[in-house]
Amino acid sequence: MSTVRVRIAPSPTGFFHIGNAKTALINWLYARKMGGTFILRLEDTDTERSKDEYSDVVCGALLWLGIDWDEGPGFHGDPDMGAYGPYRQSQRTELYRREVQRLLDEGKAYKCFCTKEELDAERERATAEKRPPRYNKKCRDLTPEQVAAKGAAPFAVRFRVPEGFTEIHDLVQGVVRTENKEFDDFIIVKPNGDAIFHLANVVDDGLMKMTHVFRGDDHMTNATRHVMLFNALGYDLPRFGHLPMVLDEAGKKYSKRLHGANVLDWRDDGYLPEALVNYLVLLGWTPGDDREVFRPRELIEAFTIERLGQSAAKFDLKKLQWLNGQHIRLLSVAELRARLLPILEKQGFDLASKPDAWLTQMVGICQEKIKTLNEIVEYADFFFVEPTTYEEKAVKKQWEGADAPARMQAIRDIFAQTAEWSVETLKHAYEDLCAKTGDALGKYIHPTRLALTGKSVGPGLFELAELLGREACLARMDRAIDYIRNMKES
RNA sequence: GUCCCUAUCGUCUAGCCUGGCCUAGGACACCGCCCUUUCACGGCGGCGACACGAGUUCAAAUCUCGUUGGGGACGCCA
Repeated sequence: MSTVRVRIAPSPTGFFHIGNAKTALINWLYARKMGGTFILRLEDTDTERSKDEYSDVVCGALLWLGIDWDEGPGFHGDPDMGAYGPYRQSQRTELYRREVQRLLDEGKAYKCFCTKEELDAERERATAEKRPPRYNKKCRDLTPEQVAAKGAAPFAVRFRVPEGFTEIHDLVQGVVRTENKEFDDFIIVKPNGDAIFHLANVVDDGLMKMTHVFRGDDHMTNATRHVMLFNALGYDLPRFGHLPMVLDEAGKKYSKRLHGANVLDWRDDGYLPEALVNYLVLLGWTPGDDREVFRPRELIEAFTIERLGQSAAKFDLKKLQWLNGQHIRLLSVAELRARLLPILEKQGFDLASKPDAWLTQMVGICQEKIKTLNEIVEYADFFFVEPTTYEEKAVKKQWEGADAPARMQAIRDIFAQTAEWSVETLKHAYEDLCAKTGDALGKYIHPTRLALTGKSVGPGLFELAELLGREACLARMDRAIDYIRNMKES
């Protein structure tokens, strides 16, 4: 096992954002590629967000994507996994308190007695005057006597930003140098004693011995604050890598309210996790050759941080759909079957009465055609429900001609008379018929498809007919012939 | 307002570090043709981009500077 230690630190809000998934993926890929350790940490400092069912959603999303972790919090009473716990920030408050006291003792942080109202007013004034909103450092240099005089007044703790500049050698963005004076003395502990994100994040990453931190580049400026904190606390600095964000199709920040922002939306829409994973990784990483379709295992094999891109990418549904189709075709029939059957079941179709081999065969003849799992419903419903309506346009084309009844009757005769009910014999019978009449095969195939499925598109006709069985086909032909007769009369 | 990041076909990108091989390659989408019982798959072809302006150089998509566009940060949120 290498020394690489990386993590994903979601805040359990009952929602797992697509951008978070990309971040998780990159970290996970790197850990797996390097034989390192991938850690799950729950950033639930905000007690509002620490509900159990919320973290279940986050973990569920991760697990659905196939992202597993080596260290992390225990669930449902299980103990934590790993030696650097606890892995929930809500259980690490004592650690934060201890580390902040150190900063206070060393003069690297100080107590601030300004009230929220004062600060808000100051910030508003600054914005109105088009000045950068900065803390006025009112409490920065209070003497011990002045502090003592405050008595039991509530205070926040601020980090004393040092002089000079901070340089980050970002694995993705390159060297980023910032003057420390661009930052004000930011708060690290609220008056109620809770640690602020920056503090908790750094203490956790430091104490958990993270070697690399890959995260969204919306944290780029935070990174400077974090580096200053790392140094103040005396922790080893991890390498940072700030990944470009995922934008929506319009090029805006992918809003939480948009369908698809939640990773599990894609599961519900019939996408394969391995396809989503493949797509997300391609949004900001390329293998360097022309390959685009990767199984998770192949992704791990090919992944390198050197080939990470640095500009934001728009989400493209069409490409995801294409990739999903590719992954559906990559599946074995048995695997696809396992994913499709629950969907058909949920639809209320009667699968129990179908033989095992039949179900497998049905899945097999649909595999080349569908782009999402959910499409199977629309694509194969006729196997379970006899069509009672017919596609209007197809009716016009296939059944309105004067010779339609005769052709339908000829087809019915084949169905009734053919010795063996199989793809081959059916096909030969159609071919023989066409040889006799001089018609093209389509003249008979399309009207048949319409009668059997109600649609103009679907799996290969003979394959579908074989699965439907002679009896059902005959019944559907009769119903169609009736339908055509009524059509002519009215 | 201040600071940071970013910029190649409609979209994702290769090429940029180590200028010439780039009349800029691939994929999705779109269009056409082929295969074919439909759709899909597959094959072939087409459309289509170096944001702009200076500079460096014999030579710039590639290096430098500026402009513009896009994104982000500036919380007692994470």
